[in-house]
Amino acid sequence: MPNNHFKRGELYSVINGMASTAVARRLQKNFRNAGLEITIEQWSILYHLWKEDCLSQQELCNRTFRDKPSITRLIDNLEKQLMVKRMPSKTDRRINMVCLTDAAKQIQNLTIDLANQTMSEALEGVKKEDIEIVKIVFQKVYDNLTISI
Amino acid sequence: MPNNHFKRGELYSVINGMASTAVARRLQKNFRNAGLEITIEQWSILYHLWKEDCLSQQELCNRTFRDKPSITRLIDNLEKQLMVKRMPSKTDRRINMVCLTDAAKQIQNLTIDLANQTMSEALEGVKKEDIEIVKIVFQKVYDNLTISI
DNA sequence: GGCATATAGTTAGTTATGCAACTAAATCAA
DNA sequence: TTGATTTAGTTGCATAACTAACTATATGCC
Repeated sequence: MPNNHFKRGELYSVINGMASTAVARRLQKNFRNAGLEITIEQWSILYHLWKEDCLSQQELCNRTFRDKPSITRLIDNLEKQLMVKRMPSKTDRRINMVCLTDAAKQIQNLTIDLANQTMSEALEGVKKEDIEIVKIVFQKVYDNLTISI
Repeated sequence: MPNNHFKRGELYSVINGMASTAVARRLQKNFRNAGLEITIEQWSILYHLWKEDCLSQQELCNRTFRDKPSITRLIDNLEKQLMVKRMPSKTDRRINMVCLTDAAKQIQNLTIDLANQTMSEALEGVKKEDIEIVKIVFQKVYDNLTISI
């Protein structure tokens, strides 16, 4: 049985490429079974904030490949659930910095473990080299489509 | 420059695995630019009906990996746009057969050309063998996650 | 035949996405 | 300094997704 455990940095790009497919739904289900009232979309925002806290909404757009209205509303919902807080930037009053709350920090390890488990389950029997190829292909596709706007 | 033209049967599974990513958005944009008022989700239903006309909603669920309410509403919208028609099955009154209208048949070639073009653009510089690997990995992931319910 | 169960599809409620149009603040140029 | 343009974020509208609860028909067992 191959070892498909991912380092954290590697994990997100794989899930992201399969967004809204079986993997995402399974991860969502595993969150719910663990008593977590959080969607994978919300989780993907938290994931980037755990890597680097207090990002602007625009920066979250860039890192998650979403448009601005999507981020606005995801942050609205995360704020309602007290997972993040909007802090006005001191140097540029147009900018909201999105920062984690303690509640969000507390679920970090649990959710990342669940994500790792889900990925292992999903990728059972898939060779590590093949996963590398999938990631490279996705990156190439994104590059092809975003350069030529 | 590698030849990334796909046979029709191969094409869908690639797009499907990248659903709701850059490829899907680009294809959507190309539909709009060509004057087609159709979403990629609706197109994915038509795609299966072009392969085999008059499928039950349940069969469309299976083939598109969607749940039943999603299909109900996609068919609702496609029926409003006069692209498909629900025909009650003669042998089982629970079943709706979903059949193409002439309007849908008329856009088949145009939309499939646009999809082929979009895929070529997206996959420029990606090796054919690597695309095969992506497809195999996706299939394995789906199998891993759907067998163990 | 009659009741339990399974299957096909719909409806309601919540979240998410895309687009277009908007406000407010910052920047740049005359 | 003022006026045009750019940038950050929000709002409104339509489509789509998932879950849970529902209706209607079919099937299977006694």
